[in-house]
Amino acid sequence: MSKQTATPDARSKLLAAALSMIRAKGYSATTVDALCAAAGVTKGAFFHHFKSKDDLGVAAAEHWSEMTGALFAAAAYHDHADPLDRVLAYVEFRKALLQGSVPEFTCLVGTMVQETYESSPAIRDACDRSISGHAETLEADIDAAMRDRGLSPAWTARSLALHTQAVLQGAFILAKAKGGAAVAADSIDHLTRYLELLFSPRKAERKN
Amino acid sequence: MSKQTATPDARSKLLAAALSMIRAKGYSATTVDALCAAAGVTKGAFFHHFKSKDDLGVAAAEHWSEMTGALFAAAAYHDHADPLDRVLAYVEFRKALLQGSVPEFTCLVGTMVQETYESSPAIRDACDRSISGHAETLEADIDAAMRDRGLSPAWTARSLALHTQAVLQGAFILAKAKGGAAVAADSIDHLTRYLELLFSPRKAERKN
DNA sequence: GACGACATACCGACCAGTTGGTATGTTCAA
DNA sequence: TTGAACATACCAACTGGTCGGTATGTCGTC
Repeated sequence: MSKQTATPDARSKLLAAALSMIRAKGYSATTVDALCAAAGVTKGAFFHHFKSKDDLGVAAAEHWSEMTGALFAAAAYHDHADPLDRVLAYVEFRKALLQGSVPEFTCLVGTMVQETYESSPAIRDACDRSISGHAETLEADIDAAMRDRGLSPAWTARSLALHTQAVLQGAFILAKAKGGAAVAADSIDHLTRYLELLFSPRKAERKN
Repeated sequence: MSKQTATPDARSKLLAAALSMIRAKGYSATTVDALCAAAGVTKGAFFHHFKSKDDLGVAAAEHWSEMTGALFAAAAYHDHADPLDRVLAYVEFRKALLQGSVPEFTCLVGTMVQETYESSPAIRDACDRSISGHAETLEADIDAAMRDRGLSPAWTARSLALHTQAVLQGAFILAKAKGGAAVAADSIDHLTRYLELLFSPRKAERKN
């Protein structure tokens, strides 16, 4: 039995604190001191595990990818037999995740990349890997749905997968601006409608 | 003739510097000192015109609203006779604006609200006013297009107007993550396709 | 001579990062 | 079986520099 139970180590506590604090205040406004206080560790522990604040940023993005990757891999939307149903259920699942306060349901890497895309290539790359890697998990289902229905449209499965992520990221921004999830849910509904229209059987006869 | 020509005053120079610097580095990472240096004024001038950094943030959002408001009010997409054509031309116009480097075509208030929605209600409200006010300029055209085609869908003109902004904001995040405008253009293409499908004559027969 | 528009000089708090140290293993040869 | 050598994990105190903000002065205009 591992010693993972009881008290998690300093690194895990710092990463957990980083996930919530960066989503609430942003990356720049999250100071190393505040992070250590929230995690209940000292600054020495911080710089023992991370060689710089940016290094933590990269680790936080990778940790985020692992956490969300596990969440989505275990989700029930994969169970549908029809690939289009899987895609639609994925979007529905994303909508169902809009629970709690705004910083609780918004995306770490979407927030972080906005502040770091010019100043820290390492963090930007980590955020890109997180978003693009997640989008790739949709690509196969989208592609299968296209072939299922004999579509050969002007758009690609990849671009549609990335578009779903754009809608979600934009929905988060609107939720932050308006202080609630309602506007995000509305936008996700529009995304669902788009997917239904795109794959509607009637569309097979014309190129999109 | 106003004295606006030749040397703009310190306030204008600070706002102009804020627009570009906040878009490039984010709000928190934009320091008052750096802003003053970029604008070529002293710190005394800064705190003469703005009572705090947050006060500048609010003023920057309002300045952004004025600048972009004038840009869109003067744009040619309003010239189309058909309201749906105006909406589609608006989206096309947004796509055409994806020129230059990433910080040059991305949105100030979308960037800023991510960092300030919890810490500064005044800035968040100013960003919300900017986004929502801009969305409202689309609402009348969307509403007219709906009535034109006899649509009475489950969605509202307002929610669709806000959805266009969500797609644009999300497209900017992806552009930042990937370091280029191409992915944003693809997402805007999907938005255009959604609008065309929504307002396609064949859709009149069924409730969406 | 009063007032708006700045400039200069400065402050205390806070910033990321460093230092020197302690406690607790783990490894491996005598 | 022991103990020297080394590694890991963490801590308290500190450093030099930067932060947002202030206090006070100067200059031109009405």
